[in-house]
Amino acid sequence: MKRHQTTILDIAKELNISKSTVSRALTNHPNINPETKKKVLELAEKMDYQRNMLAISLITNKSYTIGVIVPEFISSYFPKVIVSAQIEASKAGYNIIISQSNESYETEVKNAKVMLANQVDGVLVSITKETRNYDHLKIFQRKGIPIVFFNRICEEMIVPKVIVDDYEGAFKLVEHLLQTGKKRIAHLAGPDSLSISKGRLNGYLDALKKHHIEIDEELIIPYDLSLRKVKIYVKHLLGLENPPDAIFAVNDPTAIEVVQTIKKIGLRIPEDIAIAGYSDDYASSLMEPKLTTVAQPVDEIGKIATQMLIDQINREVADWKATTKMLKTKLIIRSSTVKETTSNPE
Amino acid sequence: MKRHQTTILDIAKELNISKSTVSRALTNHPNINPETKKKVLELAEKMDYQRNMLAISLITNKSYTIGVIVPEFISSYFPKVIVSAQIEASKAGYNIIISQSNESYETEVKNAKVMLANQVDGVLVSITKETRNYDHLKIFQRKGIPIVFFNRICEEMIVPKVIVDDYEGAFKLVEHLLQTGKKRIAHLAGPDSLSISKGRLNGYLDALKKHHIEIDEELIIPYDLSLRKVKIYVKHLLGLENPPDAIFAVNDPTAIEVVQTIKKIGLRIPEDIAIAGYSDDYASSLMEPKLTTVAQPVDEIGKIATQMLIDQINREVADWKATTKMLKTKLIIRSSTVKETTSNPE
DNA sequence: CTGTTAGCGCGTTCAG
DNA sequence: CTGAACGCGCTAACAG
Repeated sequence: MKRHQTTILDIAKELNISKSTVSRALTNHPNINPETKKKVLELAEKMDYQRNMLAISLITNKSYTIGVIVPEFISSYFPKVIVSAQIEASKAGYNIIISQSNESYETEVKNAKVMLANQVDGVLVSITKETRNYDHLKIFQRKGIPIVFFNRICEEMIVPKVIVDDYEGAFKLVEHLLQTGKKRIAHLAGPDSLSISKGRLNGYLDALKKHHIEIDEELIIPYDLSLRKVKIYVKHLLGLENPPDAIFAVNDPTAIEVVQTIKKIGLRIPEDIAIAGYSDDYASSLMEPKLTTVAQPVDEIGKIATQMLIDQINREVADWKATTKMLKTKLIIRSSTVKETTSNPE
Repeated sequence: MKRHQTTILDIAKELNISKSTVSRALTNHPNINPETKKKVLELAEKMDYQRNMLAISLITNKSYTIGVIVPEFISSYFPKVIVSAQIEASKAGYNIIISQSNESYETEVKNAKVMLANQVDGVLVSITKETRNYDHLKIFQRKGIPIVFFNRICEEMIVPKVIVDDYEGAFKLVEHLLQTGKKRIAHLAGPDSLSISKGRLNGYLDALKKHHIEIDEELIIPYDLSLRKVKIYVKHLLGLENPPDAIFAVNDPTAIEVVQTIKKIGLRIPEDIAIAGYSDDYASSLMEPKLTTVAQPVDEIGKIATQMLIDQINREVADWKATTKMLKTKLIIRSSTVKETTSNPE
């Protein structure tokens, strides 16, 4: 309940000098007697002195804390991005407060308020699948706290964003499916509140168009990312009069679920039906068959987003840039779409 | 650079009342005119007012923030525990600051200092594989900031701990291997600075003893959790004059690596060699063969650890308890040890 | 080089 | 029910 905090005052008393002198010693100020400084530092060490960042933040109006708001924590995607963000933030002397919203809009709003109350210097945000109103995020802008979106961005807010070329990734993936001889490619499309869903869907559509394949609306399933429903959709697709010979799922966890379902039904992958996902989840290369997918440069996403954010933090509000950085994806072909993977050298 | 913060003073000025009144309205104080309160709240909402937790924490000497220090973020284990901890903390009005140490002792020390400087009310800690000195953690105790260990605990510190029965889990697992007819079971043992390694190793040893299998030191490989080295160890084991017919790896990521290596070599799993891991990682049920492993109640670990921590926070230092809560594990038998998994109802 | 003073935003006395 | 005054731990601006 009651904490023992060593304060500057304690040190000053002990050494019988003024508080400011102690403060200067602790903050490598230029004007300070090296001997005094040494004495102070030694005593501070001995007394377990630790600067109270709260007080400093209160004065300087800077907390050296970055907030990270992500929709979930279960797939390997966000943890990876966060690790990279933390490393980058740490280099610049920033800490990170993380909160995950469990794909709930309400929780996201709450988390945003907490970040605000904790005086973060900036926020890195990826929205939930439910988020359609952005008032809670616009507050940051109004208060002059920079915000950078990554992956799941808010299109209507004019702020920096880090995304990958979802359109191109999906396009290449679908072209690959066509090249393996597939004709009827189904798509489990994500909610259209997410720009990633739209990008991937459009890549899918345009790839079909380019190859003069007629688009069959029946094969495009609107899907809200609830893994539980995957099984139903797969069965529905297979029950069609003219069933698909490939399924492109909007993300890897979904594709994995599709594979499990198909295997249970007893169809051969990829001969009877090919499966592909998006984002190269940790499990994708381990399962059987291995999942063909589109890899995102996760490390780079975390790093660049953090750099952009810190850049904004160091800028006057009037100087804020709203550049969108779009990174390239990489198609990873594995055995869920091609019978024999050419063994990659390791 | 410059933030626009709405303060109590701003609201007071606007409404032409005193700061204390505004403060009272904002903190549901008993003595306040309902009308004044309503006016204040409305204006606060309109002005995007958000309490400055830094100032409040400074005064009350409470930050309502819990620090979480974990060694890594890549396996699904820690993210899962953290999600559960965050949910539990949130119920009690606490926020979470997370830092991962990348299995580096140095980073862990730095992270601990950051937590301290940020005036966390308590910390949840799981140490790195390198940590052998605990001074950076003992500071918390000296300062009266409660600390609760989970999973990777520090044995010499007398504080609450949440662990699973690693001994029993390993014992059951090894017994299972013996029951499938395996006689020479190798073990990739973790660093003995980690109590989990010791528990699992002892479970392994005692299971063998119970079944009168002679212990062969050659089959026990000291291993520092660096996945890169797994391949070498596996090849070494297989090259023995009398090679093992089963490998029990100290954790799932390692076991997965073992499986990959064995598959590449061309041996049959489990006929030629059975593989088992520990912790039921996300990928374990998806890979081929599916991995036999020991599941930990991750949700419960995060929840109980957080509850214990908050309980300590609400106690006087003199009243601190140092109970160790040991949770049960569950053996999960899959196709990496038994040819045909009895299909579980789903 | 060092000491003194003010004040960051807010809750909490104490008077009215 | 409300207002004024104080101080949390610390830095910054000013004097010496």
